[in-house]
Amino acid sequence: MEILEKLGRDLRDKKFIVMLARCSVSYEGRARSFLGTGDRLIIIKNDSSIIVHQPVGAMHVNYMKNAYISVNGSTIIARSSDGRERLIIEIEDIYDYSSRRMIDNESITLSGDEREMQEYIYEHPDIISRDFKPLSREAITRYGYIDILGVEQGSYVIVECKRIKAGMPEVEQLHRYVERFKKEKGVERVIGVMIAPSISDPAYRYLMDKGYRFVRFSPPGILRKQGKRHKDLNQFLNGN
Amino acid sequence: MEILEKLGRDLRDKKFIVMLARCSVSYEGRARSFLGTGDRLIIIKNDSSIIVHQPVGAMHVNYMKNAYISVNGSTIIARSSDGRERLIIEIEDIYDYSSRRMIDNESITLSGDEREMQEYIYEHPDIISRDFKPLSREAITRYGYIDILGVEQGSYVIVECKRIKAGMPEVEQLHRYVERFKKEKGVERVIGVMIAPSISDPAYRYLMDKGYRFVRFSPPGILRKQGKRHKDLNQFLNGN
DNA sequence: GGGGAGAGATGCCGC
DNA sequence: GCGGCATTTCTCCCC
Repeated sequence: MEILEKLGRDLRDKKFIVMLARCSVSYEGRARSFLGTGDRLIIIKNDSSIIVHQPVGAMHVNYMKNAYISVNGSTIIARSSDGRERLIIEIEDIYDYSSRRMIDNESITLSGDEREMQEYIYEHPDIISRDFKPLSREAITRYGYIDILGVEQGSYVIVECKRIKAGMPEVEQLHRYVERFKKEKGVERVIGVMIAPSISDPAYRYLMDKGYRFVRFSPPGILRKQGKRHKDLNQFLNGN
Repeated sequence: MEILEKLGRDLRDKKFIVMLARCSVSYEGRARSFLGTGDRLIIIKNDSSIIVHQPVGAMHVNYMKNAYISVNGSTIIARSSDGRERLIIEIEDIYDYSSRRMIDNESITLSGDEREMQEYIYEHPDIISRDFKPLSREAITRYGYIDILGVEQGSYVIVECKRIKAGMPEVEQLHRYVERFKKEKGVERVIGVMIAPSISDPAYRYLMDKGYRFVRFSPPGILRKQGKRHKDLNQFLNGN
């Protein structure tokens, strides 16, 4: 396949390369994987990242960032920069091949993320409670990465924000911050608040067990699945 | 651009489509994003997944799984199946276009994952300790998803496996299982063991604070970065 | 379908 | 470089 010679030149020229090919793929490094023969899309980017896509699914099936890529016969070999990983693509047929110089100076701007939610709550503290007064945001202190720290009726309040449904790990995160804060600050009473659009039933129970508070809040302007209204605590105590 | 008419036909035919194009991309749904004009790779798969790649980086910049995709003039519009998300690509120029019927009946096989590590430890319990006797693996009981449950000198042992370096959340996971197990089983003494190739310093301190044990172990046959030998506990107590 | 947890997670930011 | 943490996380698996 003389097109593989062109591939060699394009690799040296750091071009953006796209191939539709029948191939098999094997990987060894942080784990091992093998993918038998089939039709795939192979992408080699300007920065020598290599990505393999199957005909379905949003995610790649194999990839390597910033690889050293070489061609040997009909085999493409990619090695990671630290030498501990290896991706091998055996090309059986090339259906389509194109290479280009691609120019893109833009980078994506994202909004509606957790940081934005934090800012919103910081600006609208009454979402937490009528008496809540925020003190600091993203407090990267030795107590941990507290999303929002504030006070309420003379007690410290630690707020943990989640833009999506909260689960067990999120409750534990809050608990860790509260415990550390208590210990290092030497205070007895610290109020823990989890604020999220929804929370899983087990996580809610866990949160209540720890004596923390849940505030339901969906960041405005985000189209998100509406969580079901949460059962009252009594239903947990009586039911099950 | 008459090629956009071909795109319409290919979409109806559920072909695999690859385009190199200058375009801008906006997304709205679980969050919002905007990406100004630049050269991009646009992939539309057999299952109507749509993916946008910039010229560098292993990850896509925008995507949508299983979308409803339509073309209006030079605009590609993808809507999520639940109607809550929208991806809009404004095409300014098409450099390259190809479409194909792609056939791939293979699926990837992966080894060297955590399950394999669990199996290995279960078969070689002396890795944990000379007296450790495993009882069950992946115990999805009401005590939680315990990786390995066993006994040692008449005490229950809960083992949490990590194939990569353990951090704070992993220690908390172990702690949660131990606490639940104690409470629901009504036993006082339960031994907690974290087994991983390495552990972060803060996580190690946290683990020691809780009174648990760390076992350094790298699954065999995996090329993984060698973690530095961990400092002795005394260094933590004396230092800082 | 919900929930928990792993992933070759990746990527970002702060120290 | 390490560490913690969010991610339009995605994916699998079990209940």
